[in-house]
Amino acid sequence: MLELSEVHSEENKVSSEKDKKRRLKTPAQVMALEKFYNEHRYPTEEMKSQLAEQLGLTEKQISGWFCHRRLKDKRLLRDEACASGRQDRSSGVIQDRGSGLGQDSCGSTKHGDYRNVDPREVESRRLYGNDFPVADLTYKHRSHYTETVSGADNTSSESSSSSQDKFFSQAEDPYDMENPRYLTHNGVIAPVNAKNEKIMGYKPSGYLKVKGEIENAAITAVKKQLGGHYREDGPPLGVDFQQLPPGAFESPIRKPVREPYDDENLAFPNSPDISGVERQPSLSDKYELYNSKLSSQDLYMEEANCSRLHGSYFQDKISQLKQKSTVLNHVKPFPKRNSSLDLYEDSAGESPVYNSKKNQRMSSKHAVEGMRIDSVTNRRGHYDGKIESELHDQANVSPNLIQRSEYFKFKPPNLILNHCELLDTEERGLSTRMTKEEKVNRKWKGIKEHGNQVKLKMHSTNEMTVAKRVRPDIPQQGYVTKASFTEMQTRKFPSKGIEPRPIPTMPLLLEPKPKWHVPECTGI
DNA sequence: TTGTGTTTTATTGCCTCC
DNA sequence: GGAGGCAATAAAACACAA
Repeated sequence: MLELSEVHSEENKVSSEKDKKRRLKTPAQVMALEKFYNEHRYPTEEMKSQLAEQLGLTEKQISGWFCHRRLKDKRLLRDEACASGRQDRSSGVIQDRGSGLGQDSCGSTKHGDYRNVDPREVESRRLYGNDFPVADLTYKHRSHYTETVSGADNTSSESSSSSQDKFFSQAEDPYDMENPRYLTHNGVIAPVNAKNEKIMGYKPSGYLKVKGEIENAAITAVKKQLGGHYREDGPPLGVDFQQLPPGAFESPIRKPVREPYDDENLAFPNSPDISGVERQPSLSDKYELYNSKLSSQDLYMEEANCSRLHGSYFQDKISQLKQKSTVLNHVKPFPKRNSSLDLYEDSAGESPVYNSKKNQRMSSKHAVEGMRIDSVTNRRGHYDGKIESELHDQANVSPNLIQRSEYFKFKPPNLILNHCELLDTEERGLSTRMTKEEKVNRKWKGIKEHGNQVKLKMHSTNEMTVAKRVRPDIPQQGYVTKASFTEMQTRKFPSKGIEPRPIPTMPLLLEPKPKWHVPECTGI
C-alpha cells in the first residue's frame, strides 16, 4: 500500500512537473492540508516535507499552498471586518471601538494591527501549549475557518471558513454577544483554563480573532443597552436563571401585569418610543414573540447542533447563539428556561465533541444561511421526532437532506471526515457568498415571515444551495469510510471523463505519525 | 452550450529577519 | 545573501445562469 502510494506520489510529482498546467489538489489533499493548516498555520520545513511526501506533492507546492491559504484567511478576515464595518455603520448597535479592531475606512483590519505579533510566534506558542490570554488569542490568531474552517473549519474555514458571516446584519450579528462561557460576572473575558483550551483546541484565529474583538464591543453594547434597567441585584450576564416551576406556562395567558421585574428588566432603553409610554408588550406577547422567534429558528438550530459534529464554525455559531439567547434570557420576561446555553447543551445531549479540538474553523455559507438565529431552544423533541425520521428516510430524501441527516446520526469516528467534508463545503461555499449574500438575506427576510413549514422548505433550499457547492466527489460520511480511495476516484468526474490523477491513499496519513500529527482525513 | 464570475494554483517580486 | 513570507498577478478549473 505504502509502495503504491509512493508510486502515486512519484507519479504525481513527476506529472506535476511534466506539465506546467496547474493541477487542482485532490479533495483528499486539500482536506489534509486544511486540517493540517488548522493545526499549524506555519509548518516547519520538516512538516512541509513530510506533508509533501504524504500527499504526493512537492514541498514547494506545500509551501505555496500554505502561503495562499494564509492569504485566503487574511482576505476573509478583511472581508469580515469590512462586512462588520458596514453593519456597524448601518445599524445603531453600539460598538466599543476601544476594544475592537483597528479599522480603516472600510472596516478592514489594519496591517499593522494584524502583524503586531508574529503569527509564527503565536503558533509556536500554541504548539507548545503556552496559553494566551483570550484577548491575545482572539486578536492575534486567525484561521478558521475552522473555520471556518475547517478541522472544521473549521471557519474556515474556510473558510469559510468560513467564513463567512457577512450575512449577518448587525442586529443579528451573533458576534454581538459575548459568549457567557468566557465571561466573568463583570463581563470581562475570563481566560479559559488551559486544560479546556487544550481540549477544545481553542485556537482563536481569523474569524475567531475578529469575533473576540467584536464580542468585546458587543458585551459593552449589551451592557449599555441594559443600562439602568440592568438590576444590580439580578443575575449577572451569562448566569443561568432558575427554572420556573412546572406548569408555569400552562395557565392562561394573563393580561400583562406591570411587574417590577418586567419594568425594570425588560427594557428597551434604546427604543425611542418606549419612555413613559405604555408600550410594554404584554408578558404573553413577549413570550410569544420570544417563542415565535425560537420556533421560527428551530429548524436552523438543527444545524447549530451540527456544529458539534462539524467543527468550529457551527460551534462558533452556537456559542454566538448561546450568547444571544443568554441575553434574551435577561430580557425576556419569563426566565422560564434555563440559560439556553444549558438548554442547548441538553438538547443535543452530552457530547464531548463539543469541545473537540476540531472545533476551530468557521465559515460556511451553509451555516450562514442556516444559522441566522437569535436564540436557542430545546430541540430534542424535534430531533427525535419528525425531522429526524424524515431525514432518516433517505430513500425519499434528497441527498442534501441525507447529508443533513448525517448531522444527527453523529458518530464520533466520523468526525474527522465530517469535518473534512465541511471544510471543503465551507471553502466552496464561500465562493459566491459575496455576490449572493444580499440575495440570501432577502430570502431570509422572506423566510422569517412565513410559517415553519415554509421555513423548512426554504431552509432545504438554502441547504440545497450549499449542497450544490459540495463536491459531488465527496461521498457521504456513512459510506466514505468504507469506500476505497480508488472507488472514490472513479466516482469523481463521472461525466466529464477527466482522468483521475493517481492520488496517494489516505491511509498514508495514518502512517507513523510525526509528533506534530498529520491530519487523518481517512476515507477520502 | 456558452459566457461570466469565482476560486484555486502557480509564479514572481519585494520585504523582513537571521 | 539566503530563507521564508506576503502580496500581486495570471491562468486554469470550476460553478452557475441564460
